[in-house]
Amino acid sequence: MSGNVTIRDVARKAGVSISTVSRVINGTGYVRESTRKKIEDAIRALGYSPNHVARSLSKGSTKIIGAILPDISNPFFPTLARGIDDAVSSRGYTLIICNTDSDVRQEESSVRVLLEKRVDGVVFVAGSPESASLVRRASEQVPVAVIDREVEGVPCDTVTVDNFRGSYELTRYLLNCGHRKMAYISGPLHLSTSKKRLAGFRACLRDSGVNDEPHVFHGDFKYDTGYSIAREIIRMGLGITCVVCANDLMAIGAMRCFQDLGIGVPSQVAVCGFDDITMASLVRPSLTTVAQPAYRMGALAAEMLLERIEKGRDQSPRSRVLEPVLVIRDSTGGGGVKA
Amino acid sequence: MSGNVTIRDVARKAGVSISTVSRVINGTGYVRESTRKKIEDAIRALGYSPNHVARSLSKGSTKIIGAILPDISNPFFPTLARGIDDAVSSRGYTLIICNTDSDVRQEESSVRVLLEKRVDGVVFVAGSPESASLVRRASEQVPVAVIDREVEGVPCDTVTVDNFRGSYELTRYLLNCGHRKMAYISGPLHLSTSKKRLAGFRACLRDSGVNDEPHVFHGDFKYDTGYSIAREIIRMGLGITCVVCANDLMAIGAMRCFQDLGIGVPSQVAVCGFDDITMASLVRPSLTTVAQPAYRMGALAAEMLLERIEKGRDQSPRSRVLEPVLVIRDSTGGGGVKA
DNA sequence: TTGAAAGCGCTACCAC
DNA sequence: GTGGTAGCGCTTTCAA
Repeated sequence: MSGNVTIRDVARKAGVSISTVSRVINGTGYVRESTRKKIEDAIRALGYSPNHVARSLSKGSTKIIGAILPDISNPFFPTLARGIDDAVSSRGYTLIICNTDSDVRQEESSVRVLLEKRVDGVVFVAGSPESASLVRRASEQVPVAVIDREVEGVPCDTVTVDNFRGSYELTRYLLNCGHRKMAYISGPLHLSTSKKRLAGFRACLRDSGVNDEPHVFHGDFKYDTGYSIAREIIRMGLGITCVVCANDLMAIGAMRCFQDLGIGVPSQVAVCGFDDITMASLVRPSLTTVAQPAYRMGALAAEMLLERIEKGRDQSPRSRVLEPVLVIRDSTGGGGVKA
Repeated sequence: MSGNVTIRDVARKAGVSISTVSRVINGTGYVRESTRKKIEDAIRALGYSPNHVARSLSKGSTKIIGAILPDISNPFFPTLARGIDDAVSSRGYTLIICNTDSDVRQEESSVRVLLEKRVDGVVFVAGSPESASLVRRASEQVPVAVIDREVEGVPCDTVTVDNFRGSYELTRYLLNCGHRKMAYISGPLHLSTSKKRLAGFRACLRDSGVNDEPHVFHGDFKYDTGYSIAREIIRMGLGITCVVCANDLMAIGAMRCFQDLGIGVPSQVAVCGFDDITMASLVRPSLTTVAQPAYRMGALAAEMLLERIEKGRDQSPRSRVLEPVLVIRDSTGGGGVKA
């Protein structure tokens, strides 16, 4: 029945005042050794568990961090989430994760709930075009760190990966392999990540003096979409030798489609992705991709957030850009030179 | 600055009492329409956000559910977690997820933190041999629902899958395919799931009058372990025609090993798993496995938990056993008859 | 080194 | 219909 045991019961049992019990629980202030012992015994005897709700109310801090992200069951996010969780846990905070399915209404309600719960800070992975206003709303109340997808016009700590460069280098590698007729399957273009990856791809073609105009298809990061766009690409008979996808899931979908159609990967069409989710190395052929340090992104963002929470909110926002890494595997032929 | 706006400020601004404001916020009791309007205007004007910490303290309920599970970044759990989250969210609750890496010490600290945070209930996926005492400790304070892995001696709601039967039917299918020399790679045997899967496998062999003693290897559900045990199996030269793994991750590891050694799957060795994680259908050859309804397990457990929270804790614990589904794919030859 | 008491913001009971 | 007020369990001055 330790559930309803309060600090008051402990005080009574130990024959001291509430204040003194509070002191030993929090290790704050001086307490005579013998008193401390008595209190600790009482705590054990009663099975006392401090009520953090009461503590939060009185201290004005919950030691809870909220994370708003598209979908924990989507391969890229669990690793990111684990990075966040490990970072906050090790500093004595607890994490609440909200799934939004990249839908504004769910983002809206997540922000509202987290704010009502008085979380000490929020980590935000924007999913919808209207996310910016929600990030702003949240950041008016508590420190906010934005991960992965940049949000314009709202000053807060940001951790991203250099999507432009990752895409650029991947493309250079593909050109070195001799590909000229390429198709690109993009993500939702309202996301900064999608835009930058596409921009990096285009820039590299341009810089390399490739005149063949790439065929750009509009996707949504989903496996099924990769599959169906790949079929569309074949149907159009464009003579494509390489399909560049804005993420791994679509790439794997595309690869699967080609295989189902009896088209060899990479012998007839090369395919590559972006993210380097676990699956990328496990599918056959293994997927050439651009690796994002998901765990580190989460951990880093959480650390920046906690620092801001504990050291004050006034410093100007910092922005960290991590470097992605080109991972060459079998889906692009295995040959070629890493430029 | 809505952060520090309290119900008191709203009351003052609207020219009414705190009680009345509380009534309109909670939609409880009678309030004159014009009064309600005044209050709602004041709330909007001040950007008031109700403080759930204070509400929790006063109501004795936080509307927070805790989930304790091994590792959110491991393929099986995100789906399960999403099931839990959707179920609790739709009922107005918020979810806190704690990762334990199947380590007792982390389970212990998770239980302590959740109890201190005064969550209204806990969903527990046991990971270590000592989990039972923690489940008990938690269940002394709040309702607990156990998922996936049974915990003995602690009466609480439980959602599992019929692991014995899933394994049994898988094995029957393999026997029908003609396999006689089989190896089994188990999970940690302190987990009920591992035990039952192995038991189902053995029982089927026995019931079918197969005399060839299967070779049982002790694994830990990890990809790398599947890989190295597979290598060991080959090294031993046992003439195995089929490797049955206690989960998909080990199966994919084993498959990968065989492929690296130039051993054809399924032409020379068949491989199968358990779980049906997303990857299972995406690897080549696609993996024959036993599908667990992870999302439903999570959602169902959460619903049972919420019902117990809201309808009282005295009813005797219920136990739901979901049926797994045999999914025949290419890694076992594609042929054969689903018995 | 210890105790008393005023909050923290809200709910809910009791009056009016 | 509406207001007053006693808690909820803890932290944190301020005194002693």
